[in-house]
Amino acid sequence: MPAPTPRTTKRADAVRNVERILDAAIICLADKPTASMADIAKQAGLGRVTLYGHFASRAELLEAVVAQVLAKNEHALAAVDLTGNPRDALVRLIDSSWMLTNQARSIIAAAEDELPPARMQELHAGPAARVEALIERGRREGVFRTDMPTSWLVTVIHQILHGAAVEVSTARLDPRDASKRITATILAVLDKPDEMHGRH
Amino acid sequence: MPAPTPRTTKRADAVRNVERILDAAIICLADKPTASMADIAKQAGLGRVTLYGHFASRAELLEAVVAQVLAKNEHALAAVDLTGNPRDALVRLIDSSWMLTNQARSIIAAAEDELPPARMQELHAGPAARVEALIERGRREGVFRTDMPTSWLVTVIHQILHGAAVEVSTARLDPRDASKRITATILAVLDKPDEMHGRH
DNA sequence: ACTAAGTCGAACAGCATTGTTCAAGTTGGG
DNA sequence: CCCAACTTGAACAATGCTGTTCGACTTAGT
Repeated sequence: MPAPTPRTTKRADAVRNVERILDAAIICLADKPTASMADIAKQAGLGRVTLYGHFASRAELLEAVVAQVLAKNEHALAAVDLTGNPRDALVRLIDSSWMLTNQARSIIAAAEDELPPARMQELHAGPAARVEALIERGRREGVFRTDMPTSWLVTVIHQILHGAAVEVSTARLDPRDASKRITATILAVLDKPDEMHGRH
Repeated sequence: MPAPTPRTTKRADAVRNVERILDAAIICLADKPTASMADIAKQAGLGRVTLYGHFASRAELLEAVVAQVLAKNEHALAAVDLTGNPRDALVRLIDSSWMLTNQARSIIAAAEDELPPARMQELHAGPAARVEALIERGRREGVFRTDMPTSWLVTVIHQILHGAAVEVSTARLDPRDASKRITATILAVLDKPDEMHGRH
């Protein structure tokens, strides 16, 4: 007689638990990059063994977490209208995704110890390119300053976003004011300085 | 007969080794915040046991490292002339100590896991106060912008310094250009925007 | 209801780290 | 020169992590 109908599709609670694990991992790793499998399991409300049932190793889990966060990030960034005035476009970009991009930054930083450097590089490439292109368009249109490399300006934006996240997490900055504060600061850096009158 | 002259002063090579341990710890911790005692011992060219001969625990060593780095930092900052034009004073401050302050930041970040939060807070207080006072003077004199809290401006300065350090360590920024780049960026943030003509 | 899929806790081995002890060796200072 | 101070490697216990195995249990799907 033939084999008694082996299962092909994954069970519903299994895929549900995978999601819970990923969510828990995002929470834990954003807080402490070295969070253990036990920490994540507890946060997910599952047994530690269950994690290994879905991810062969910690590195594999990290990879999946990075992939999901990056995908969500990409999705949010792609939805932003980047046409029109570069300043306004940048404000829209930051306004709608700064929390997300910063979360992505935290997770990627957490994975930095466990994933190969080559993987890291290609992870940064995608999102950075989007900001970079916008900045360079702003430069060509005479809106943004051109006396510093674009890569430096991207770095500064990253750092300001990160700094704002820290300020928010330590309650020194009201989350509702964050976007305004961030955009004002970033624009102060990016805006082409008036060359009409020297400062001094 | 009386006790045969017990020693009171530390031996010369002992204090020399303490210095070597501290130097090695600074190098290791700046590179990897989780560097082990074995790592530091190897970097110092000493046996692991010797470290415990001078510092009872890892936390105690970290405390000593933080103290030394902070003292050196304080010394450098105190030597800077902070009078006169606040913009020029800030440029002098950054120009003469940005490497040092960044090193201090790295070490303090490394100690963040092992030292009590209260200790951390008072560690940040000292150096930050110096920058804060300078910024506030610049505001009173109408040179720096007043539409953001001073604490935020200090944060931004910190982040820009940190970003520059990363850029230098990854060879994307020439160390000789660093000071110019940093000061230009920081001043772009701090400078009071011209309220004569709105951007749009 | 029956069965495969999934979960769970306990227990295991392997590894790295902290911190300690000891016995032997090396070195500085009086 | 001599002794105490110092250094050292080896070995030790304790801890915490990863990754695996096992047996018992629960649940989803048909």
